Amino acid sequence: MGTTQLETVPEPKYWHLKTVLSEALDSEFSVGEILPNERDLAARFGVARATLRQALEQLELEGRLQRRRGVGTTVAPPRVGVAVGTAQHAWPGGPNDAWQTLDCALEVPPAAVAEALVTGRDEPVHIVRRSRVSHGRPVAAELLYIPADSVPDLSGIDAPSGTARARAVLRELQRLELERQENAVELGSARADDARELDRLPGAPVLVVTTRFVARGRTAALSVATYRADTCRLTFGDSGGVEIHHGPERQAS
Amino acid sequence: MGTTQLETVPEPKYWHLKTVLSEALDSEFSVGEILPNERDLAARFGVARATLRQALEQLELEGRLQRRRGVGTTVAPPRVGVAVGTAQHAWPGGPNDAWQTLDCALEVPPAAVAEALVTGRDEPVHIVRRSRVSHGRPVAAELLYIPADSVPDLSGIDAPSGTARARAVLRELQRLELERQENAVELGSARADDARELDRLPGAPVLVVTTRFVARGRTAALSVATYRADTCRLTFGDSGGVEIHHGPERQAS
DNA sequence: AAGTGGTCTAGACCACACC
DNA sequence: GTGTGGTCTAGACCACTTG
Repeated sequence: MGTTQLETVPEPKYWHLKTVLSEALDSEFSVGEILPNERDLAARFGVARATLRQALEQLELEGRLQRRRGVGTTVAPPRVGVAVGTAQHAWPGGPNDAWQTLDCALEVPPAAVAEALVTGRDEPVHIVRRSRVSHGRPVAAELLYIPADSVPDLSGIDAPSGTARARAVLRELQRLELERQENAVELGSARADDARELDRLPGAPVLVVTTRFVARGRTAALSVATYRADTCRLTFGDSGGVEIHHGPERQAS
Repeated sequence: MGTTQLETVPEPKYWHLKTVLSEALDSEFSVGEILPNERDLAARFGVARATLRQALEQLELEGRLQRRRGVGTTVAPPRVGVAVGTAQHAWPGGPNDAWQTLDCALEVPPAAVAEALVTGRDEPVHIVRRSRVSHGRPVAAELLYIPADSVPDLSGIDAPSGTARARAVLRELQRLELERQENAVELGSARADDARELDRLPGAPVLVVTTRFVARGRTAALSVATYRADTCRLTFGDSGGVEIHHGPERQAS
């Protein structure tokens, strides 16, 4: 019989729930407004708390919600656009740099980094920590790996670590002529230290931007920057960025 | 009393589990090898299956594992680097384009897209579907939104839809002079249709690359491309990309 | 102390791939 | 049919923030 299959698609509950919540966010909630707690929401929709949480997790992943332990779940503001990559096309620490230099250490890098640099294993490199703030919120944490021979004239500096030394290392780096830089973005999860700096729990989804700075045909520095995936939209290329956001969210009073 | 807090950090079980599994993947498994099933693994580590799954989910998010319903969990190969953005700096559909044109329709775009284009609401635009394949695997699905007035001389074409019309639309687009393009990357979750095309379940994490093509001071086209976040590393900028991958994984025989 | 989200358990059933 | 990962439940306790 020509009865068209009545679409008996057993759509998962959490998926349907996510759709319903998403529409409710658009029409009934304002940015910053706090939602009912998970137990109440689960009861209201007639599902187990774990199922509700699966929906909330996805919405948080998409940047629609923000959850904080001990506080509650709030409607997130639209993602902020942050410029990465070829925008400046210059060494880190140069003028108009969006980053704040924290400190510096001389340590053996992870094996994967040592491989990308040409340094041998067990060979210590300068590791500069920096952080990036946008709209008053921390959005990224960076580790900059700089082989010792990229900054050969560092003898005059006595501070063994700290912000002063970090700045000195970056200053020395400027003296090299930057040939080009190579960028890559991939999805990762926040390590414990990054998570603390980004005000998130360990394992939170992050966008990892690795940048290789090439000078004199060699890798003179390697940057591994982790951006909060829930709050950031990375823009690159010619300029600006595309504004694509969701429905008519109002600002909470 | 001056006893230093003995760091009684109750690290979550799934987090510790993830670390253990990650090290095991480096040392004891080869790419493509299949892991024991979830029930066995959970029993082996003395945790509930849900807890084990939390660890597996994170490892999959990081591109270390690949899970397929009805089949099993396998060790994933390193992420493939795919070039996006300014690499070509040209209209879609041009020479050396990595994309495969699928079909075309004339429909009203989502509100968010209509806003980014300057078109009014309810005004239909050309929607070209394309897909991108790398190493024999689908890595991205794209929707290209093209306002009707970006391709004014489309009258000679009779095919109302299909691949032929899609190619015709792209061909017409080449006649405009491209001023610049703006790119952005953000995290998202796969819609049902994208998921099918990417061979993933709905909700799977994806990297959404939105590109705005500017010509004659206006947005002449808007591309929304969703890349599999588990298998892709997006490279952009000057050239190539950085190879950062994990420990000594061997190739399965 | 009370309330929130985060973790964890021990089950059950479902959808899918493969034999 | 058998075995896999995916979904769902109804609890419990923990870590954290706030009053």
